[in-house]
Amino acid sequence: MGYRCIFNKKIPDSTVRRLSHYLRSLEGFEGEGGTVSSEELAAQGQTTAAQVRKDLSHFGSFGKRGLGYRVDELRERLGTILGVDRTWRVALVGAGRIGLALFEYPAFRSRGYECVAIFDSDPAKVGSLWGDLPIRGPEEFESTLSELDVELVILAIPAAGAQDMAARAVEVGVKGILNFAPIRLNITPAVSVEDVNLVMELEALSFSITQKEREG
Amino acid sequence: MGYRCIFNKKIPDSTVRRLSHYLRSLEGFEGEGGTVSSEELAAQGQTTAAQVRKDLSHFGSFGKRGLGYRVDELRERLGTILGVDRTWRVALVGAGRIGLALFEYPAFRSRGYECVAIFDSDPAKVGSLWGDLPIRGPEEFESTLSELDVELVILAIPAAGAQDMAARAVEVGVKGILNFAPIRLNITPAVSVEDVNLVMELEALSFSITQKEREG
DNA sequence: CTACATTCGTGAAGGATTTCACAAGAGCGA
DNA sequence: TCGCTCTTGTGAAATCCTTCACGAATGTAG
Repeated sequence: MGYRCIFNKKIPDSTVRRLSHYLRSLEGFEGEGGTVSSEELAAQGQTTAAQVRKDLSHFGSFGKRGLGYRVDELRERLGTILGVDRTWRVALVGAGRIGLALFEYPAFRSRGYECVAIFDSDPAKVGSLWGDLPIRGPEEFESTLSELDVELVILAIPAAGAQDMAARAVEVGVKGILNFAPIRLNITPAVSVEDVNLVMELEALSFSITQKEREG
Repeated sequence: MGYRCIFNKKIPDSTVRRLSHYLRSLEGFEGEGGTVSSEELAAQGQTTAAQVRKDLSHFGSFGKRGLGYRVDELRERLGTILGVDRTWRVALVGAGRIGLALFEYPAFRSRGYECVAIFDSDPAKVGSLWGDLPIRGPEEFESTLSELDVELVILAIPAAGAQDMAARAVEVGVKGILNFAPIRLNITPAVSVEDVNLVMELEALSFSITQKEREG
């Protein structure tokens, strides 16, 4: 019995973002036997102690009253919750600047996201190597994804081709898509999508500045 | 009399993201004299017509009942609201892969974000040119930002140096920071910050997939 | 000019998330 | 063992965001 695994209610998106942040914060703490309180955790990522406790409580109760949370236990639990206690087989679509930046991003591999295939539609790039991975042409897309058991696709291509590649990825049974193209992908909700939209971030920033100026 | 300019209530963050998306969608529509309804706009970015109208209504009412919104007028209004009806002088901090990807991102310049300075702490890079911009060392940071009237800083450096550079940027009077480093910057709320955290996006993705699998 | 078909703008209702407040568990020292 | 301090876990309240529903404008056809 012990605690109930409550893995089937809706978790707010904002909670998930914070969990990821808690996990990152924990890396800066002593591991062996150390503990951390919700207060300390909150101080790291501008939130409140109550919020931290509420976030964690969605997944059972793994703190000790009067003491706090055991750092290494919490780390492990968060890893399991977020699904980073395993490796994910990833295909990178688009061997441009953004693709390269991601490919070489150290945190990427160290978190268990393993790039196993790269695609680009430019014939001049196809065949060349990044590390020991060949860049493949779009015609190999479906067969490669199936053979290599790819679960995640990163779309780092312009808007024009993104919807098409997303649809093809879904067709082959990919489970999630990280989308850098500035469009909303229209695919079945059974497949998870996260959007990273740089223009949107910049516009949110300039809005926020402009807003402050207008308020006086 | 006329509409009230309501520029001093709190606008939900989610609304701002959607406005940015509406602006992008509008680029695909006929400009001259054409109109677009909240229904059509909603169809572009998976939201509802009521949501579109509510979002826009925060800033006054610039639609015509029975008709919809004039495409070019709406485009202009959204541009003004989001603060992209002007150019922003930007400094890029970090001349690594991510910095390069941003520097060469076409949408960047075309939206009025003009990169006027680049910094890197690696002496081997300092002095070389990207386009016609020299890469500068950190010791020139404050003086350059002041001289070139930089308003926005993009932090594309590892977590270790980010807090320090952010503080220095704030000190010189920068208005906003786009932060790619995976930490929460601790600076005065008078300066706007937007975070782009790739690990967080990936973890949100793997959480979402794992969650779906657990539900059965 | 009138009836009709649209579509906006907006209070009010409904849902979701965050904050509050406090009972209850855990360690510790006397 | 008892009392004290600390900190979690959690209903309830408060706040924030989305959806609903409908009155009021606007254009069109007859």
